[in-house]
Amino acid sequence: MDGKNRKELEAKGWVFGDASDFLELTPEEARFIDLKLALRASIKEARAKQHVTQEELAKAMGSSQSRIAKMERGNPSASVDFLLRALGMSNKQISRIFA
Amino acid sequence: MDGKNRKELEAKGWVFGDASDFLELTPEEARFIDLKLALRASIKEARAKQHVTQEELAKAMGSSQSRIAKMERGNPSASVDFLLRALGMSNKQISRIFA
DNA sequence: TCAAAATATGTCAATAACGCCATAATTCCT
DNA sequence: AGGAATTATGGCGTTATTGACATATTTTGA
Repeated sequence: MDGKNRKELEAKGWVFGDASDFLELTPEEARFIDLKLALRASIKEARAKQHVTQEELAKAMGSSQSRIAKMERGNPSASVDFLLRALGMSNKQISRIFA
Repeated sequence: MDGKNRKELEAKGWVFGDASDFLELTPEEARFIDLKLALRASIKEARAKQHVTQEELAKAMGSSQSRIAKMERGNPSASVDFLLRALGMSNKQISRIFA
C-alpha cells in the first residue's frame, strides 16, 4: 500500500494505529484493507452485472440503501462481516475472490 | 449444514433469522458460518503449531485472553473482522485457507 | 431539458462487539 | 497427587457497527 492510497483512505475516515502514524502500514493492516477493497470491488461488480439496485440489495439482506452506499464507497464503518453478507446476497460465490 | 450442527451452534448462542426458524439455513447463512468455522480452525492450528498461548496472541493483537478463548470456542460475539485480525497475527497467510 | 431513478452524505438511537476483570475448569509437568 | 500454566466462562462498562430516516447529489432516459 503506497502513501497515496493511504492518504485517500484517511480522507475517508480510516484511522491508523499509533505505531503506523509515521510509519508504513503493517503487513496485517495492509492485508486487512486490501481484503476490504477486494470485497467491495467484487460486490459492486456482482451487483452491476445482475442489475440490482442498492435499494434492492439492502432489502434482500435486511439493511438500508444508505448502508450499501457507504459500504461501496469505502466507509470504514462497514465491517468485513457486513461486506461478506452483502457479497453472499449479490453473488453466490464467496470463495471466488480469494482464488 | 445439517440439523445436528445447527443445534450445536444454537446451544452456543447463535441466533438464526425468522425465515430459517423452521427451515434449513439459507446457502448464504451456511457459507457465512462455515467461513467462521474455517477461520477458527485455522487460527487454532496456527497458534498450536507455533506454541503461542492465548495470552500471548491476545497481547500481540491488543486483545484479551478471554476474547481469544471465546473466539476459538465459537462464541458468536466474535466477528469475522476479529477472526481475521487474529489470523493475521498468528499466521502470515490469510489467503491460504480459502484455496 | 427535465423529471424520475439511483446513489451519496449526515445524523442518531439501538444493538452488537469489544476489552477487561474475576474466577472456574482443565491440562501439563515433576 | 498437586502446584503451575493454560484455557473456559460470566459479567460489565465502553466503543463500534448498524438500521433508519432525511436530504442532497448524480445519473438515466424520454
